[in-house]
Amino acid sequence: MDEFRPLVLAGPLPPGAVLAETLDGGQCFRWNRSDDQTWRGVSGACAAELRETADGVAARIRAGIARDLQWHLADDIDWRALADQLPWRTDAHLARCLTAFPGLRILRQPFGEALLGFVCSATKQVVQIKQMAELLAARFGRELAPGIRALPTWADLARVSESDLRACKLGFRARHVHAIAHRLAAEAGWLEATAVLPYEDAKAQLITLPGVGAKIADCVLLFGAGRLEAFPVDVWILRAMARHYQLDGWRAEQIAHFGRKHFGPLAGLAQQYLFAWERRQGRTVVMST
DNA sequence: AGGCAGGTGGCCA
DNA sequence: TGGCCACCTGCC
Repeated sequence: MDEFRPLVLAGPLPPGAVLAETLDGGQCFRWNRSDDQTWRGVSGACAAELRETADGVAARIRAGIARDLQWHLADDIDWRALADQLPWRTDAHLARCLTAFPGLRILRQPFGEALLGFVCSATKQVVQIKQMAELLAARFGRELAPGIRALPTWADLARVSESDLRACKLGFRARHVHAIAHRLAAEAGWLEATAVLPYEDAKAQLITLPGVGAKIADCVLLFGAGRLEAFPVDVWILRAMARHYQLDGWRAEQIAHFGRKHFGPLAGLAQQYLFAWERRQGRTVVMST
């Protein structure tokens, strides 16, 4: 096992609340705080530790996987410049969100891991999804370092019984994961081929998987394939659009259409800002009651 | 203590 | 099409 070595990131990764929202805001499920300034996370075969310092954010990783971490953190993209391309000049609420979470990023995840994570996400809160991911990794994932395991691949999952999946707190999602694993095992290359299809085609393909509807397909494409035009509509976004865009009573599909038109080719990034804002409001309401 | 949760799919008018 | 409900289970 290689030593852990310090690494300073190329791009500015804003510490504090924005970092927390980026790593633990529900776009991926395997980053956890180990203390006030330190985060530990796993993405693919990349295990890393991030530390908030006076100068910004530094990372500790095994030698040789710096590029993997930079890829996961999407460190080659200027996220502030991207956010600046959103229509905040004519959208006061969006402008407020951008100010509240400057430098928010969409992390890159392996396509298959995003699929697993978001199939597990149906009607679950982030803490519970993270528990499922942790159990799946602990029981069925490859060991990357002592005590650190990757998520199981879909090939790994094809060898796991549905009841063993239920034992990882998946509930009715276990049936979906089980069925998807067997379908992917029967159709070699399907996942890889789907990941590189044009957005609409990829989404149409993903929706044919059991337990995958429009929302989860959009999450998989946004977080697992970098399709920033994907605009996942969940209950939070439904609430946000009703509240701030006077779209009360609109159905999810209508909201998705509105979102892609209104926010444009970076709608998925806008979605992450709206989502972050709404979550913060939600927490505040809970705390004050 | 019990309702509810980053949805989906199937069934009924 | 559109609305309604079951599906699992463990946190807040």
